[in-house]
Amino acid sequence: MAISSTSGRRRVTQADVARLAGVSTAVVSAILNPNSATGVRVSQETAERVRKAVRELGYSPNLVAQSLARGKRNILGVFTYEPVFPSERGNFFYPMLRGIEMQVSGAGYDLLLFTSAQTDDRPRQIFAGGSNRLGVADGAILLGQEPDSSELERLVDEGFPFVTVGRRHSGRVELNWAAAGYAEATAGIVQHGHERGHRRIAFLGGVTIREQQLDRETGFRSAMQTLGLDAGPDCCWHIDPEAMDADWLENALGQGVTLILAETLGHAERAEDLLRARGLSVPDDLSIAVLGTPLEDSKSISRWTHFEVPREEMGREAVRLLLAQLDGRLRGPAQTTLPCSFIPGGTLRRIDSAH
Amino acid sequence: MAISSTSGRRRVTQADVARLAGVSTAVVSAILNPNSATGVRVSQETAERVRKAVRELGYSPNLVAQSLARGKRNILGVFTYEPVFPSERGNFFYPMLRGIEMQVSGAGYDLLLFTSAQTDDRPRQIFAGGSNRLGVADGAILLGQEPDSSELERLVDEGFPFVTVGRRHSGRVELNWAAAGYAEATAGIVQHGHERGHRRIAFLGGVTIREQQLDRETGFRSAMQTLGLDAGPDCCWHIDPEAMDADWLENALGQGVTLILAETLGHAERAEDLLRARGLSVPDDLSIAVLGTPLEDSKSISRWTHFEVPREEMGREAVRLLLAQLDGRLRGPAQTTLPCSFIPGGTLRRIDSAH
DNA sequence: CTGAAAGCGCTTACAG
DNA sequence: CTGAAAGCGCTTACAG
Repeated sequence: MAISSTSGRRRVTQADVARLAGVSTAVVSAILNPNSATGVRVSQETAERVRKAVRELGYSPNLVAQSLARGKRNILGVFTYEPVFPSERGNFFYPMLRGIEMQVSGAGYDLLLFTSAQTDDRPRQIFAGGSNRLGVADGAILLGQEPDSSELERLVDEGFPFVTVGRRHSGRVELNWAAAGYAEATAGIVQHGHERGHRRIAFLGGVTIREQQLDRETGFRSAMQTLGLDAGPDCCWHIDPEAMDADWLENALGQGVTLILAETLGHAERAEDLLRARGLSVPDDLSIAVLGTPLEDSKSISRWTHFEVPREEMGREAVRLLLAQLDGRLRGPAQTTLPCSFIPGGTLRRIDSAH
Repeated sequence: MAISSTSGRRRVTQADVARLAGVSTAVVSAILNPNSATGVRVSQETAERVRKAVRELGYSPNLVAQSLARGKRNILGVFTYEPVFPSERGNFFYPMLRGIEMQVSGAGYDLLLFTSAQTDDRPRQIFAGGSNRLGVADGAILLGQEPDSSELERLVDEGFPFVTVGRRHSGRVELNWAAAGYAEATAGIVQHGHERGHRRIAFLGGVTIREQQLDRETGFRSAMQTLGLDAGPDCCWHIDPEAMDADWLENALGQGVTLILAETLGHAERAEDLLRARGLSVPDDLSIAVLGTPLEDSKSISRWTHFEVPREEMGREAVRLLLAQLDGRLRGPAQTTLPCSFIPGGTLRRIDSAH
């Protein structure tokens, strides 16, 4: 026996309304869903009698039953591997969530946040306990970095419609995403530096390399090549900020590098600290640009030459793509790259291109 | 005919698994829900055969169908009358949402944000279009101010379980809430002022009076009475900051008021501006305390004597109350008042109590 | 230990 | 214009 969620009194059902109005449930259904393309046509009188019964009984349809019957839920899932609302301050997902809400509201969908997938402090799993919890939703938006792409592949195998915010790659299946144009934006900064006289430009990134990081480096290399600049094997460092030391700086300066493109603000700040320790400064002795915007600390980035990631717009676009897929308007892989906006800042200066 | 959400291939159902494994759906169900108190017991072999079929077909249960059959959805609704994620900066609901997520995660519930209720720019409605959209959830948390209490009353009439964050009152029905102890906190500040020599203490609030505002004033009046202070008809202003002018200040100072309890930071700052215009200052010429924390601007409040509203804890407690109701652990009205914490600040100074 | 069947509350062809 | 019935995909007493 099913337990009514309304502990106590049994909920009023369509059948109750039908009985009171002296009609069949089909008629009640047709009156309550006037735009459904059912053949049913009802007289004014009957309609009014039904509506009266609805009012008297305080009936409101069971949406779960509607979902099951219609095969449509009007729910969009939002899945994050970490908590959606992390700390008091650092508000990782906020811009994306804001974009998602803006775009989804008015489209007649509710947003389901998968908080139940949380097991202790470990990252959440989509397929925890064997069943795909996302299945309550018609489709889902995925935020944040996943541990590996196997869950995404399994989702695709199941035919479950979803879009990630940020580019994701799988060797086996096609994924849908709304991503930032890291490659283009990075290439743009290379170009910008070149116009200001820089010839020895280096890329400084972390050890962990995902799609995002790869895009930056790809953009860097292709721009260097286009400009006919030397992008030899030594022009790209893969090192985390903590590991950067005086030797690293020595090496960089020794190579004659004049402009560093730092993957994160952490890299840039660390480089500046090391320069200061040698009595040097940014941008007088070395220009530095940051390839993005930190998620948390939006204050300290402002003085740096960098580009802004359109996080809100990525959220909106992800919803657009997902809805288009659910509508059937879009069949194949849906992939959008959104432009980042360049922020001049003051850490990249013009130099004499004594080449 | 129902349209499969997976446009294209039909989704694998329990029946497919049963067929492949050569058992009935009841057996599949029992194996997949081992802790359900069904009489069904299955042999190791059969169980393995079923699990193999599940794997082969890539089956995952349809949660909507489970919900309908069980009468339980494992979804908690979160309803706000305004957008959940308002502006880039001002993050109204963030602390509460954070509390809600913290408490709900691990309890095995997902969080449903009712974004579909949005109609243009008007405030959202629970009963938009006749049906109670909240019904997809087992119960709901309501955030923010509602236009009127009629929707809440109708929800209660329907027997739908919900808890508001913030005290709500209806003359007709009992409501459940997790609220801040505005009355107690306000009384505490009166007491604090009294200990520092203040005798003429005034209350300065807005024109709109809801439960929250009422609680502050109640706390003020009762504390004044307890201390034997004069809380006559003139001790409470109901005026919005914009309407406060030089005449208002004249009147206040003329009454010999030494301490003002301002409902909002807006009131306090306006009062200070008016004082400055007369060459006076806070707290030298007048002490002012603020009865709460602004939702947005958490920076500028810090210098003021005020109390902090435990928004995160209110979110957590609302979830606790709701879950307790859903469990049946709690039957009657669930109402919790949470203490606010006093922040001394520097705008309330000790004076000679030349009474 | 297993199966057939009813039921959760709707929607929707299909007959009258 | 209206009604009886099947079906959405599960769960769960109830018989064997």
